[in-house]
Amino acid sequence: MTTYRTRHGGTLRADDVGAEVQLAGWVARRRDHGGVAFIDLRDASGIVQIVVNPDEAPASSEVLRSLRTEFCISVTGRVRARPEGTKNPEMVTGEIEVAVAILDVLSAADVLPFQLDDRFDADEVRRLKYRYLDLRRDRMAANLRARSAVIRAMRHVMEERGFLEVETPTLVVSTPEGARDMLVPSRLRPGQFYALPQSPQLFKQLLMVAGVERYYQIARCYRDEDFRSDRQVEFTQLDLEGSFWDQEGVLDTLEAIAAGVVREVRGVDIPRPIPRMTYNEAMTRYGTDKPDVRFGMEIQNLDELFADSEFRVFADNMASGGTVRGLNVGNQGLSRTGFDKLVDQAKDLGAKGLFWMVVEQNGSVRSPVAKFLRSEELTGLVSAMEAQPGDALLVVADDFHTAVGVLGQLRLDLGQPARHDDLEFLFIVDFPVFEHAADGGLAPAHHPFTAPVDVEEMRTSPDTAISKSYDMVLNGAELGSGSVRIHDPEVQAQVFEILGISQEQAQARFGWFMEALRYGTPPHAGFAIGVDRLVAILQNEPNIREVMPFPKTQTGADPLTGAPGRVDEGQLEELGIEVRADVKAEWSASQTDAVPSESS
RNA sequence: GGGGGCGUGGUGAAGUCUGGAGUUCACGCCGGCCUGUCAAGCCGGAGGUCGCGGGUUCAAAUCCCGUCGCUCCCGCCA
Repeated sequence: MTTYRTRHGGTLRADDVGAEVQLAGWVARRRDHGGVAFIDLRDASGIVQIVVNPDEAPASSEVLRSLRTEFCISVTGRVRARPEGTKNPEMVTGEIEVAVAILDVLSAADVLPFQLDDRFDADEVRRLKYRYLDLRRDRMAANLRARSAVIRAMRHVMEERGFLEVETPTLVVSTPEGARDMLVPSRLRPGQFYALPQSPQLFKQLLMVAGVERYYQIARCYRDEDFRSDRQVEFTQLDLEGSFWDQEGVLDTLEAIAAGVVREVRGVDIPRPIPRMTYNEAMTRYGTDKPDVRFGMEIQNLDELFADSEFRVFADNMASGGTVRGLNVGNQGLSRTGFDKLVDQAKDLGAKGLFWMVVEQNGSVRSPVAKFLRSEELTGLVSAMEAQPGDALLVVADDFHTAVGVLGQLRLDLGQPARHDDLEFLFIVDFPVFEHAADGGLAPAHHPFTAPVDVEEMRTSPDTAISKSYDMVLNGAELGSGSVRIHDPEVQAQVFEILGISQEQAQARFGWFMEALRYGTPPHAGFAIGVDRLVAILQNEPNIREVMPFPKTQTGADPLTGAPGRVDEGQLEELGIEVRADVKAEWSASQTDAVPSESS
């Protein structure tokens, strides 16, 4: 057996002075003074300074001249205290150094395609193409460790609470509802396809029927939709479900998970209990179902103030059932042009218009619409918005969802969290069964297995019916959602019907599942937490790619491996699949697409 | 499907608005000097088809059109 090392360099301290050690790692930096030379040796534990002195180790000194950045090396030497005046208080290993006796090159390295230096943020495609080098950087290595710590903390809470880890299939049947499925063709059944799971939803419910009672899984999930900074086609969730459980049980467990994770990664305790807010309250105060409550700037209801306004826009809006909402965005130092841009932005977001006012030093209000408003309306506005001189007030008159939606978006654009490392967890509860779709109609807000508070209410008052579902929000990001599930097959059938899924459709797609519900299904509830988003926020990263070891680009490509790639005709033949001629024509037109290699 | 931004030696940027010699800065690389540095220092050097294609012009990194790649956002994500 070859011994590569007896210690990890980053763990050496003053206590180790005098010890003979063998270390192995990478050359993070080399400082060659012609005679004595220094190497910053990096391994998974950190960095320690290696000293090579030609008087003490002439052969090693020769080897050192050949070293370049990121060579993989092994050194044997003695730990010693650094001479007075040369200690480095910036490094945890800064009091000591290792005097080299033997220096071996385990593996040479080519000149790097980019510098592993946090001073430079190299082009991301290049970083992804050489991800194995990118991951050597401190920031990336720290993100990998944080991700591991998050999952470790999650497992700890789940195991402590008696949850059973169960793996569910990743080759499942496709259901056309919801997001697009990632499809996998079947060779044994040509022309048929598996889908990669969007979530283990139905399998975990089957586990409840199976009597598992407490289930969890660190589950890879797939949704074939367009990418965002917080969305990749494959992502990881902590998926959990429990029987004889209700919303309170789930939220209590989620709180323990959040607390455990933050303690593990940040070393601090979050305030408990995690605050709760109803969906309606969140929409009214923040214009979104995932409010960032790290800063105030809440939306104000101005209906009473402008109830009998003579300003045509307000009066007409009121008459048509609309509402007037305002937002005090503080002193933004906006110019006329700046306000004009906000007005354009509001219109892009769907508002009919946006009115702005600035409170002058003497308390008067400057605004293009000031002349249409009575003086008591203006003073009432200033007091309702708790406006100080210099503050800018934005007002939208529209239907409720447009008004709060537009102001909620402007709030996010103009507001600033007080401290960037704050963590504000929040539960949003009492979601509606249906939400307002872009076309003005109603669309199901959740998957069809979510229990309504009252089925009849769902049928008779779809616009106000509430479901037993809940979200967890952190710093304005949706971390996950869950619900109490339907465990009664009769209720499930009715819900399908109300959602517009015909009995035939329901039977064809979910018959196997509905049948399972008929064998003594316990009441159950569950949740899924997005691991990537959680880690990204904890690490102050702007997107989830930074906390995924091998993520894909926005167009779903992996610059390192070349995935997705074409496959040869023989493979397609076996699958009973043919690529359409017009698609092949586009292949030859574009030369940047990956082509399968001749070998293999 | 739509809107915005970016693409300049190996890396990161400035230059582009207002066309005038591939100009500049930092890092890296190569060579030399240097025995206490720690983002070592000093001296010297090499290295670019300004993403790609077309157009305008006496002249294009710069203006126009197209295209490719990346990215942010909207749609989408039950």
